[in-house]
Amino acid sequence: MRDVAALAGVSLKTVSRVVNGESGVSADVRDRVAAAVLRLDYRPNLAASNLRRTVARTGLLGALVQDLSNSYSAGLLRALEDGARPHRTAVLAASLDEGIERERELVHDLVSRRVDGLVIMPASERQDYLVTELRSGPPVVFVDRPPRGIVADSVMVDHALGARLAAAHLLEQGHRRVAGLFHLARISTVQDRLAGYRAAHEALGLTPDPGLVVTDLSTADEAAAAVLALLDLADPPTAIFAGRNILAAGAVAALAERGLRRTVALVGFDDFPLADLLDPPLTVIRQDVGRIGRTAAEMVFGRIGGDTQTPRQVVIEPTLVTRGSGEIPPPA
Amino acid sequence: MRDVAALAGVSLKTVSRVVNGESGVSADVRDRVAAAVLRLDYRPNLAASNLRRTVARTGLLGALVQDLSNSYSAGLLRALEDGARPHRTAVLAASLDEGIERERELVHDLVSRRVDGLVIMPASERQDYLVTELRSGPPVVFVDRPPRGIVADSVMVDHALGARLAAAHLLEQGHRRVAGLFHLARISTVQDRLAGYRAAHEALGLTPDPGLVVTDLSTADEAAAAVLALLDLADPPTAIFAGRNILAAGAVAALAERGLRRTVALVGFDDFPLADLLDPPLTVIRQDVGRIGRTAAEMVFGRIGGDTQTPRQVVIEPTLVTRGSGEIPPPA
DNA sequence: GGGCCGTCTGACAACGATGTCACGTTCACG
DNA sequence: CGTGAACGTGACATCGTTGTCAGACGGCCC
Repeated sequence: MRDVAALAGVSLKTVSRVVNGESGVSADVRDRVAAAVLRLDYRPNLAASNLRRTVARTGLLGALVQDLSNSYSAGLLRALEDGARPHRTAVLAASLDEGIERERELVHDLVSRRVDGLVIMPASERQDYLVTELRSGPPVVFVDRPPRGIVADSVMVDHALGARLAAAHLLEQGHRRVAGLFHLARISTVQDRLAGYRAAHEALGLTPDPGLVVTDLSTADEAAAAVLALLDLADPPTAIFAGRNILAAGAVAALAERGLRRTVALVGFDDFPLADLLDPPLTVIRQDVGRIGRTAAEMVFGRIGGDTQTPRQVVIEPTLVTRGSGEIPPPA
Repeated sequence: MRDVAALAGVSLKTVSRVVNGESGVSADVRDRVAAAVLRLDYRPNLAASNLRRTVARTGLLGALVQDLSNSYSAGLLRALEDGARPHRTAVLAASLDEGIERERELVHDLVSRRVDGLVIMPASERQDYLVTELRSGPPVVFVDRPPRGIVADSVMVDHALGARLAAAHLLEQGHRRVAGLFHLARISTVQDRLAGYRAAHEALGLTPDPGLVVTDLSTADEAAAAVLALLDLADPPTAIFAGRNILAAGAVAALAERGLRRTVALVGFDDFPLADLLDPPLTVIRQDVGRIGRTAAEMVFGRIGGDTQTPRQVVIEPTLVTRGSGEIPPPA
């Protein structure tokens, strides 16, 4: 900047004025400065600029998601990016991999970097630690999972409703042995999905067989192994509810191995690319990830803009997308 | 920081020393400062710190990919994140959507933010503009597509080889009418894939029918429409090579619509989740995206660390993954 | 007891930019 | 022709931190 000022024969402040398009600079001077900027490839240092500015915005949005390579997280991130762009804000993204300590470290790091806002899909069960972290820190919006131990904005689908829709759909067709595959039981949304699965049974005066419920499944392989074990039962399930996208993938693989893809009904939670091209096409509970991301972005930028309403919990209704795999009837 | 210093009864510099774990601070003072830091929830301002430091690192890696929600980009991003973490570096990610102007803007923005390094999957055909941008800017590594008009490191698969493997695989089984679906013809890697597709034909003394080659397909829907049109030809293709992951998805959908999934052979470029669960499972050319990302991260951090070797072009060999869809024989 | 050294600490400038304010011109007006 | 407002510009302090250097202090040696 000093060099630009020297080359243009003006003061630092005037260079600043031109670079920031402030008024009150004569056309002549503006041109001279612009020429010098081009000639020297001058790029303002955003960090220094933000340091000095009164309304200090780093133009950074922190996004902590479960796993960047997972289609759900990736879709969410993309929606956040689109929501951030109009605000001239870039997205700092990181994966938590369900790591609680990692969540803490990453939040700390992002706060130190003075992000303007934070969108987080928490791995931890409680986020009390955020209270101090955020006392004078950036606004936070929770997605996919609700905040615990702290009051904050959140956007998520009704997990219990989604699971209930899925299980009810299978039960309505006459299935009475509906297996349930779930992710880590310690996660609140997993508990919600489990509750929804049970509620669907109870609404019909039924009780799910505990032997058909498997929790703490993290990978497709684990889900496949669980399904194979279930199929080996004396009284195997005639339908399966997979409480997470990759668990549905594992279930499909297991059913394929036994040649039962057209025999055992399957409904998954979370849509994913190509689900409609499977054979039979996969019936799923869809969460509108784009809408979730856009809503989260709106909320966080609202807070950044000074919105001080009491925190809102936005709940988005999931929908059942019937494609075939969930409409296989039980054996006569 | 001033408050911490006051509370601990020491100078600013001493707080700095304690926070940065510098030696030469008595245990007593260190404890007092640490207590004050905790009490006041003090967080060092990374931007200010980097501004002053001699070896200024922002701890930011810029990653410009085609589309964050695409499984290929997402997988790459994840690998970059993993490669960046040991260097205490966070990833600033953005989507280009094949937008040339957008690429320019985003690069400019990232340079202004003083990222330590840049990994870019370029949308533009030539990157001359980067020469000035990077004269005293961060090191850049290109992924997936080669740099043009600028000398820089790059990591990518051999696109021509991949396409050749795919087309040769189909031709070897006796197919003589192998359609080719391709993305934007202006993109160099698309040209490479086209060349590979042609080379496979020429190796057998054949010439691909221009009527079976469709370029400038961007979406699954466009690919599906193209395939339907091809199937309506008087002499339709007996096999299809889809030069990009979502084009394969479109092709599958079109074949499904005509009930030809087990009749027309199909090989895709780029693997994706669930490709093995399709019926028939999809035969693809796989690029090891994790390896590409890790290699790119290694290269960019090498440069950041002061490596000044002449730029390297790392080429990773794609592999043919046979699963079924590509092994359908031509009609007798 | 004087000199020297090592240890610990603080004062000050600097990183690259912007907010504040005051100064010098120009020009319309009475 | 004097006055004052409007305009254009620059000097200086400042943002939150770290590099440099100097000084205070205690202990050791001769």
